[in-house]
Amino acid sequence: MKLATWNVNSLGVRLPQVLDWLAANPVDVLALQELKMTDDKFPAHAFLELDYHAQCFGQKTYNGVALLSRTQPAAVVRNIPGFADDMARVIGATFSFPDTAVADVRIINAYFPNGQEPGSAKFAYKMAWLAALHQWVRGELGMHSRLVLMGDYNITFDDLDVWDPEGMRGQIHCTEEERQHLRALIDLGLSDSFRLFAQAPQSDKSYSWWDYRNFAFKRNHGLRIDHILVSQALVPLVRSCVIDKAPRKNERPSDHAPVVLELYP
DNA sequence: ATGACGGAAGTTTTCCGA
Repeated sequence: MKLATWNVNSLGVRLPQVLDWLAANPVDVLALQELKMTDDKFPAHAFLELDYHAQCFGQKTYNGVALLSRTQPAAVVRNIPGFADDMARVIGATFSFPDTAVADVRIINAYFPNGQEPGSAKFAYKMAWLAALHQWVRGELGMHSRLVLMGDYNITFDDLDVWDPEGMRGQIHCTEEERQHLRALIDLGLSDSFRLFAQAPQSDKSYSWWDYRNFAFKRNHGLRIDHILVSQALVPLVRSCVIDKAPRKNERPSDHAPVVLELYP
């Protein structure tokens, strides 16, 4: 059983790549971020042709998230309940996987705010959003022992997730305040599935995002900011978590790569 | 100090992302 997350940086532009990737990687659930389109433009028919149901939460120009899945989900929620937000950043739902022993998994797909710069109004919004997410996920975990929180977090855990830790120290995605919020999510009883596996010492550092500029992908100048966190009940089921760099090598790629979680059935 | 690159809106330039 496989779940994946991918910030596509405009589904309008990236739809052919998403369809190609899904055909080659028929995951059970795919969480998309940065659709940059309203719901009336969402290409549900194209996904239906590949036998995927779609739940979307779109917005003009910015943000927008969706959940594609083999099975029809229940209890779909859009954005963080009780947190007033103009932006479409969160979609969650409950899934069962009839071909496996895994049932009633609560899956939350989130596009965390960027935050722009410490001290800015956008950074303050990011902090408030993170606090609201934490409170909500705490409650969700109380109701759903099997929970996955995945998406574009726009936060690195530590130096291992950063190509230039010294140069980026204290910068956006790398501040102590952001990382405290990320660790607070971990402290609710979630694990970073990618870090359940030791990275080979001789291998390059692993990232999920590379700037379009300065040949950053070719030079592996990136950040690991797309994460799949799983609740403790799911940890024993985690078989692998890998970042698929192949789509980043396409013509006109997204700046993010998909992250894929495999669970034992 | 700024821009690089890419997307969107919408019109020749701006905002935003990370």
